[in-house]
Amino acid sequence: MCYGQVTISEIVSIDMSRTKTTIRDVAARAGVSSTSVSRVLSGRDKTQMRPETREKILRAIAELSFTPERAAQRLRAKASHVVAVILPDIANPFFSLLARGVESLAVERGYCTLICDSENSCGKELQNLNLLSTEGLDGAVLVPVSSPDCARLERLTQEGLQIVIADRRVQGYPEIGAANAEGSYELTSYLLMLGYRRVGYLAGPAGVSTAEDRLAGFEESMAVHGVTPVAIARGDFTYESGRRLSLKMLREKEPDAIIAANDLMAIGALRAAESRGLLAPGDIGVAGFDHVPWTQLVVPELTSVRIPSFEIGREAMALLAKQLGGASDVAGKVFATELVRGATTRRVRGSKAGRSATRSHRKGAAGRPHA
Amino acid sequence: MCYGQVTISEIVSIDMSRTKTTIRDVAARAGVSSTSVSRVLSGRDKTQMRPETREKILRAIAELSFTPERAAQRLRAKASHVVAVILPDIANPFFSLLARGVESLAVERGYCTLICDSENSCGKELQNLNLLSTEGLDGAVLVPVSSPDCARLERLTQEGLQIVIADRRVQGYPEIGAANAEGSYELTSYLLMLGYRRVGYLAGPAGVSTAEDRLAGFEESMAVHGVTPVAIARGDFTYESGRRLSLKMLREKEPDAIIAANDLMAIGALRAAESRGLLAPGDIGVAGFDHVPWTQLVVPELTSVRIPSFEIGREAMALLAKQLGGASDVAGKVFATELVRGATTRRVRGSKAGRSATRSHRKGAAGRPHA
DNA sequence: TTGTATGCGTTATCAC
DNA sequence: GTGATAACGCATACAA
Repeated sequence: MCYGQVTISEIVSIDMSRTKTTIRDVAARAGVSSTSVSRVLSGRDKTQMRPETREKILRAIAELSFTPERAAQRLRAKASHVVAVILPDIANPFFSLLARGVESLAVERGYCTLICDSENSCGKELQNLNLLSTEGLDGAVLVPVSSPDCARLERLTQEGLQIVIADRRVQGYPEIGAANAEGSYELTSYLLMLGYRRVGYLAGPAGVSTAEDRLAGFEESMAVHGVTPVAIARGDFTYESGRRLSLKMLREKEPDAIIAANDLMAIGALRAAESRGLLAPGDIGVAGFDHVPWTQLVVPELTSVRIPSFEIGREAMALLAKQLGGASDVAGKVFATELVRGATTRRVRGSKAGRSATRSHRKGAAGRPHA
Repeated sequence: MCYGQVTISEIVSIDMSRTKTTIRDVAARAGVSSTSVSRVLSGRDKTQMRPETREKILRAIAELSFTPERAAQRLRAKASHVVAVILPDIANPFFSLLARGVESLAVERGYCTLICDSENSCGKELQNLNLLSTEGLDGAVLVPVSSPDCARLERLTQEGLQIVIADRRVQGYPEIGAANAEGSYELTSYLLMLGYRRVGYLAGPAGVSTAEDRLAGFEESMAVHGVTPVAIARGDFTYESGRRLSLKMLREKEPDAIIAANDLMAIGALRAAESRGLLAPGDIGVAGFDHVPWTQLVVPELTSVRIPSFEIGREAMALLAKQLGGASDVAGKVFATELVRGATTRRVRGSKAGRSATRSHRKGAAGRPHA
């Protein structure tokens, strides 16, 4: 209203007095209405605009270095264009990479991503989930700590929030993850092929789909090859649990190989074996799962199954964007894993394939800067 | 306006029809005005309210499971209560821990934190910085990739954004970091005390304060002890640069110890030495900087200087909160470092102190779950 | 092609 | 103690 009588000098003084420059200031300066400014900003020119008008407006925007107020846009649009990626443990490179995958696509699709760290705690995860609602986000890529609170998830989706589960499977949601069972089957078969026979297994926590799938893959391969596991122990994906369980297993069952459900436990097994004077790959074979970059700084290089975490994150975001766009043909995707033949298992007889494969991986991954 | 005549059944139907439940719906249901509801929500009862009124309102809120609209609150308040923490590399546990420190205090102070990953790219860092402005955040804890764009920083603060620099020093900003020079001095002196004399140094990138400070501490200790470095090389904090530079150094200068400006380069040095048949700590001493958890999975355990990244993050957030609260007595803080005596340097003669110290650290840190 | 008017949901200011 | 009202800054239906 009163803007009609505002002179340029007055606008400047307003600007000086710490008041946010609004779309109307721009309009006044360009000598047009705020509607036209809004049209220029929103970009999509359904309605054509005279080039010179647009020029004037753009100039005014630049001169006032105007930035639209997100809060106001969101209030009108009833959408924030912000999505969260909720991770069990942000300090774990496996998940950081997954987050990067999410972000990489989010940027392309015009979304801003909010990375949330559950610090391996279901309570913190719930807090993060609640954030979705209280902060007015549009949706989330969720990598659950273990089995998530399905009732809560249900309520959130009823509020209109879109949620995609990644890496770990949850009943009733499309699967974006890796072929864990198959990868585990392949890994186990590889060790059996190398001649290991007294194989022990360090499983992950019950109820976590990745842990269960890997265990299933292991058991199936063993069964198919007619070999019986000397022991199966349940760990919790930590280095310490891997070490402790391995010590016990080595003492009681004398395995000639230990396969762990992730790299951290595998390294625990490696150290446990060393402490008993057993060296890989001669005295004992050791293998893990994940193949995150830092694994490769450990010697000897671990035989492991690579999970494409970046790709999983990216695909999860693709699905989320699709859902936010109103699509209902939500299809999950399962990525293939890749067996990385390291030095903690015997070499294939008369072949150097394993070694060189590991080498080629090493370069790209270990070059990550630090501190 | 029309709310005065809305009946309960109508409200229910409104709720059904996907319209967001507002503060007015709550007011109507409780038979009060929206002002009163707002008062209850904002908590701070400057003006006393009759307990029974408050009860009615709380009941209505619960019954409608009402959640205030953040966008509207922000639009009114002209503040988002969201801060960013911008990191050079989210996949680096050193920084993830720093982020956790920020978050831990942010929660206490009622802020929501947005973790941004610069992926070691100044361009991405700039994008993240711009996010502050476009997304309407209140401020940020910034850990710059290298020397940040000071002009841009200046402009942001003039927009009213509060920015605190952490870990790395930037001219004109309060310092929240560690005593890098002192830690480096102590580390170097320790190696000299152990008898190493032909010491080489792997420095970090020029222009990064942590790199410069550590180099300065090294040089001062050497000078004080009257020892001349056999070589000083500039790396870029990556494993690969550490390995490459070490190979060259080992070939040309035959050092009996290599000190690196971070752990990743130190591990590179360790592997380079091994590839030439030199084992630590007997043939060569190796030491690094940071002491992040995964370092301890590497054998032999690295002698290193621990930087309290969590505490740095937390303190940075404390400062940011203070600034956002309108305080001007902004004082930085420099944290002490801690020398961790690992197995890549000789033991102190006739003492087990070093060994046990490392042990005690190992437990807590290596227990981080995975995958 | 451009402008007018209205409301998104909340809270601060006043009046009662 | 409590309530009516006016912004906050933007985008849209509708009018011109």
